[in-house]
Amino acid sequence: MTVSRVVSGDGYVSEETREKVLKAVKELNYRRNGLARSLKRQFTETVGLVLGDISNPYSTELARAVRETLLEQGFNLFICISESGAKEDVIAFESLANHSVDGIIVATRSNEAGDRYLSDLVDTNVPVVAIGRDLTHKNIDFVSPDNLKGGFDATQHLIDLGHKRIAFIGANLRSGSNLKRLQGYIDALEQHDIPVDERLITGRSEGIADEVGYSTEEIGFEGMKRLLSLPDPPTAVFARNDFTAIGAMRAISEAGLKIPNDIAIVGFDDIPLAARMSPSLTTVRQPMRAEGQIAAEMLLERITGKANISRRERILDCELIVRESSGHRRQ
Amino acid sequence: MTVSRVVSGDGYVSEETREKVLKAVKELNYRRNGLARSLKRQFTETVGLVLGDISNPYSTELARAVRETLLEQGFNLFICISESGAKEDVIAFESLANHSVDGIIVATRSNEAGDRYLSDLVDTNVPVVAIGRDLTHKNIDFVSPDNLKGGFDATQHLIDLGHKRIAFIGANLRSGSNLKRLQGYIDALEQHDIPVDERLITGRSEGIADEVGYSTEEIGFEGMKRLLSLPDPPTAVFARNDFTAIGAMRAISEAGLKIPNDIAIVGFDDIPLAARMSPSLTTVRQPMRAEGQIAAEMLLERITGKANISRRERILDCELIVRESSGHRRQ
DNA sequence: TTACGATAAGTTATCGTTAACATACTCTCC
DNA sequence: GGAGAGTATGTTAACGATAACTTATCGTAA
Repeated sequence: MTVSRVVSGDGYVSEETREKVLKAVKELNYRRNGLARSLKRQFTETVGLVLGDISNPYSTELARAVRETLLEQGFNLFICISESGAKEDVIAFESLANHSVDGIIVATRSNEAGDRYLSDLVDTNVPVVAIGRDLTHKNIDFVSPDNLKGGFDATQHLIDLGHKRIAFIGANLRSGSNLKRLQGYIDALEQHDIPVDERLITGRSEGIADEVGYSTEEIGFEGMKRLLSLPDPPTAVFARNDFTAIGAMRAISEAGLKIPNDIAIVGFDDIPLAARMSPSLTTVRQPMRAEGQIAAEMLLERITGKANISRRERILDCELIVRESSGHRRQ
Repeated sequence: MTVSRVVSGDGYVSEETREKVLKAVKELNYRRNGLARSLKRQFTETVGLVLGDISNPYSTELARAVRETLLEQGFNLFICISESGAKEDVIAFESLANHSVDGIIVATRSNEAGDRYLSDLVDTNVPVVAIGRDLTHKNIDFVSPDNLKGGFDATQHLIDLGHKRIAFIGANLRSGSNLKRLQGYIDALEQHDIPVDERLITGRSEGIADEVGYSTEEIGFEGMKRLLSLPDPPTAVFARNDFTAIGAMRAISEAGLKIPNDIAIVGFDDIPLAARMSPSLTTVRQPMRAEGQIAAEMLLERITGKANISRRERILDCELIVRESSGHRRQ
């Protein structure tokens, strides 16, 4: 007990004893066992963050913002990667739960088994906040960019530039955020009385791995090739995210066409690469840092929290960043 | 005890009892407490990875390789970020140690307090493997790209193209891997009887934050500006890494000079962005995946290991990727 | 003098598991 | 019918810390 008092530095210990203990600690190479400590104390001051595609700058910015916010409050962050769907989601949640983290922030895409496991966790009083994950539960907070408005703005921008045949690349009915971007695209078209042409909305092509998040560039490439083979190809493209847009740009170049003269293109996210592309990519900027910070704050409120807070939602504004790839107004 | 047997799924339990237990588990929302379990069992099947700059694709590729290798053996991975030096290193190591991970892979730059803490951990039998971290300890394995040869090859390439005034950007005497790259640069010059000009070796400029790993682009930008202001500026530049090279390229462009005609440039790492730059960046490719995989394998051997293995070192070959930014041979 | 608070250290029970051992029953085979 | 193996469950004692309580000493204010 006296050792405990010395090591944790509170309670009464005489200077003399403290020194003896510290000496013994050094000699015996003693380290306090964190498991036993946490077991007794019932908290770990640690939070878990589950990320999908860690190669995406979107994820890493998010992680940095989350971490900074937690660190201010003395909480540590463990990041788990879940690259390919439900099974890995569950593994990640499970391992975080096994280490008794005080709360979890999830930023992977929704899937049935993962959602079920999360619900169970929440039911055993583990605080959870979801970022962009389409998961409705009465005790899970939700932070997301305004994908609907973002999709709308991107499309509106292309319409304003005089385009009528505007394609959407990378539709994925299972992904909630993506669905919203697609919905924004459709809303914008309808508002301007432009008919929605199903053939201009490309989804995943069958040959490409389904669950893997990071190969979206390939999806863009394949999708664009398909669009270019249409009898009446689009003059503009809105891609679900920047990687998809970049893949589409490659397909356009390889077809010998010019961006933005032949085809204008808009992406989503504003990853650092977007500004450096040639031509630079017009895109919708997500407030990644804000998302991370708000999610962390919400989680901390739940952890240190007074009673059960019920579900809160925060939808954050996105900003259209106009660059070269969308070009100038057409006649 | 019977519950334990049911939940962990080994030992004799009758079908009838098992079902009763599972029913109760569901009803009571029971979850096995991982802390208590690990406390008793003395292992967690979890490994910690400490990364510096998580925004750098180098780190994320590493993390993915590490994770894949661990997952095959049923180990989980927790990633900790340590962005700015010793204090955060120690926090990361400490929080991993507190959660009793079975081993730690460190990929941050060396610093005194961090190294000391790591040594202490190793002395309490926590297996540790260092990636690119200049840390010599009899029980810490070491994996690294061949920075010396990489630096040599990059410089040799510029010499072969006919350059005599070749600068080095981003010298940082504290970083071991960087030092090796610089040494390779010096070796190459000396081997070709080109005098080493101190003014052509730029270090960190004083105004820039010291410890932060990810602002190397700024270092490249500032360093290049300084080089351009010399009475006799270089005709070629070798940058410590691709971000630094990209910063230098920006400075060159802003000065109205052309790459590679006025100044040739070579980077290090081969991040995805390198190939997409305009002009595309000649660089030295690091075998990031191999580094991660080998480090994970070494760690697993230590964890599941028979007796004390003593320090092993693996230096991996790099590959010069010639692109546009180094240009053609000069007269 | 008494009493009370501050200081210092020890005792006990507990956090939630599981390894190891103990007990009991059933079956099979010689 | 008894030995031995296989099945099913229960008991005990850790794992290593700490919260809460107890005991003891000392100084000092009433």
